[in-house]
Amino acid sequence: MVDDAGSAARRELLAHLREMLKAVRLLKNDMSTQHPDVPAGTLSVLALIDAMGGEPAAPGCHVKDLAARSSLDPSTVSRAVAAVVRAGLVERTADPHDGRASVLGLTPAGRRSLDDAMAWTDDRLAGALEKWNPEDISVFTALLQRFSADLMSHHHRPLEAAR
Amino acid sequence: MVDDAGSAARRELLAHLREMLKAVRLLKNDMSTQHPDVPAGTLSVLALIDAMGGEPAAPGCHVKDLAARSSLDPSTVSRAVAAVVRAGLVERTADPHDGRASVLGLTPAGRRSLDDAMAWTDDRLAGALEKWNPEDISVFTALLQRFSADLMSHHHRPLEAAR
DNA sequence: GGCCGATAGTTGTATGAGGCAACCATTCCG
DNA sequence: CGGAATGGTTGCCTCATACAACTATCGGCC
Repeated sequence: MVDDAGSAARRELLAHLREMLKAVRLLKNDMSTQHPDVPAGTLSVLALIDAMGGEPAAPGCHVKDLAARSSLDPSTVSRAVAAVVRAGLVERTADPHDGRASVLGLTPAGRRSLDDAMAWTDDRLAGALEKWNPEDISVFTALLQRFSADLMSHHHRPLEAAR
Repeated sequence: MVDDAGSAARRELLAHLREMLKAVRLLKNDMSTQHPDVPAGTLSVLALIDAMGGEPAAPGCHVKDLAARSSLDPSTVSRAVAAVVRAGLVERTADPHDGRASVLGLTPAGRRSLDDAMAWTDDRLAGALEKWNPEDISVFTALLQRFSADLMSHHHRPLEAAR
């Protein structure tokens, strides 16, 4: 049956997915032990803030936006932001257009930390990929992107869609 | 510079990796809400026990083995195992050759739960991959495997290796 | 122009995963 | 036999995350 072959392929994919999660877990582990200054896990917050117009000119990233982009609960993001603010990596300024919100932006220290962490990660990644040719990397990246997108599009109650 | 191109590619890969982690987080989320019986996260333990000669004939999987294969602390695995044992999904029998250890194996209920969860996951995966042709899937799987392996081989103190 | 629903954010509380260290029980080796 | 190593468990801690309740503000409507 075609279906059986597909299922077997999916089982294998799943197994390697688990393996990848393990690898990522270990990577994060290393990072927190070797890079204790970046409050670990808040790194993604830094990166996100940076990615969303860290410059004051942009409409600014609010906690709400970060939560939306990362699919996390606002409370989670709020705590993470509080942590990086406490650590002096992010600056919170009142939004002139909305008294409820604050605009978030990296401080110089935050940028430095982010750059450090990125450099470290890039090193690790470069090490892991040293035997890959650029084409493989781009193919992998593209497939990864496609996979995440498809997985997410089929997320959240296919119930309503399927029946 | 070639190096710059490589770095850019890695940054992009990293971004999509984050995206994938998000997708997986959401997937797990769905699973725990829609599949509350399988104590969530212990699923990997079930799968591992199954993958390691769940049948009594095999040398049996000890907690130690599970910990090694999953790169988790024995204590973590111990708790997870305790949970599935409590839930009646796994049976613990004394190892005749080693009084300290116990041999773990799925109970019928455990097998059923595992099969259920696998079926559910497979469904999800099938949905996500419905527009993929088998070749893409296998390429993706292979690259994923290679990536995890390379990432892990460069894991944990490249210090000793690099200098 | 003032009130009510919506909205941004924070905080309280809970859960689950994971780690480290201390501890028991056993086993293995000199 | 006795001490070092080994398998496992448990205590305790940290993080990440969620949900719910709450506060403060905004915005539209009468």
